[in-house]
Amino acid sequence: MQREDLGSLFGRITRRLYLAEEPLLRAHGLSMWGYGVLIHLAKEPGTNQLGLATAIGYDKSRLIALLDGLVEDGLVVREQDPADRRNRLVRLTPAGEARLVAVRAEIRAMEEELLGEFTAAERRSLIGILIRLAD
Amino acid sequence: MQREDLGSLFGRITRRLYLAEEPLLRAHGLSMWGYGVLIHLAKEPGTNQLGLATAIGYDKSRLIALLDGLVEDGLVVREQDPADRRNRLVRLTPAGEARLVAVRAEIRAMEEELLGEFTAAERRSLIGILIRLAD
DNA sequence: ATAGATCATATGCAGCTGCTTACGATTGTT
DNA sequence: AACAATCGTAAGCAGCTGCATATGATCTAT
Repeated sequence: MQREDLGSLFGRITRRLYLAEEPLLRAHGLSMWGYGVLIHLAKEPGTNQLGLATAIGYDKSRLIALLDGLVEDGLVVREQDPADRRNRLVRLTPAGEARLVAVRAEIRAMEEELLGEFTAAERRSLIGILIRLAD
Repeated sequence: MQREDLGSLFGRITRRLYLAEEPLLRAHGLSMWGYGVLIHLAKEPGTNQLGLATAIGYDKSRLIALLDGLVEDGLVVREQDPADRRNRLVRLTPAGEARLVAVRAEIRAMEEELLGEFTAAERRSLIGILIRLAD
């Protein structure tokens, strides 16, 4: 009874982060899911669509329309997989990379402000624990 | 670029906690929102419904049906506010308190298991930072 | 060569969400 | 006494979600 549940704490913080991030993304014409796609493609270029959907935790049916929008905006392209023509490999365009860099910089700045009151040691401790918990 | 976004880390951990909590709650006939109501009423007995809705971040229109279910299960009661008869003050019944204690114990056990790999100092640091971030 | 599995795609359904409007009962203000 | 504001309640709407099903193209296994 001495402290709040972890689920409640994490939920509140996640919601707070979402509310801070969403306007930044929207200003760059990105949804949260679209941003997740760009991030994943930066790490793993040329993922097929099913792998992309499971990697970001999105429904594979819904992913098609999401990718259609990103393609229309010129941020990603679908390529035939020469090794297996059933696959469509998704890649960032130069415009997609640029968009990701720009948006991520703003999000990092927002996060830094949020973490402003903590010492460097506290931040390192927090990040390390979060990464271990997220697996 | 060296680490993941905070939003992504917190989002993944929140989702993981939700997936672990939801079956425990369901086994006790509670939804996540219902659990939130019980928690808040334990801290602040006799909240009116509008205050309850804003406190747990739920829509005031939807709260009615949620409370109907909790009343039907005998976990909470609605009382007329003698000072202002427009208000309905919501309180836990003894059964509601017992349900909360039982469920919370299981959730705490699950959280302890999740934190099992961390030292006591790491846990203290984490909880302290989370509480400050959640405000 | 045939059968079964896999991928991208399209579509529909049910459930939850926030948001809005409306209404009766009650309170506070003028 | 009359009017405006607040609370609980009800209902509807649009958007998003996961889930399920179906289909055509392609690959793999037998």
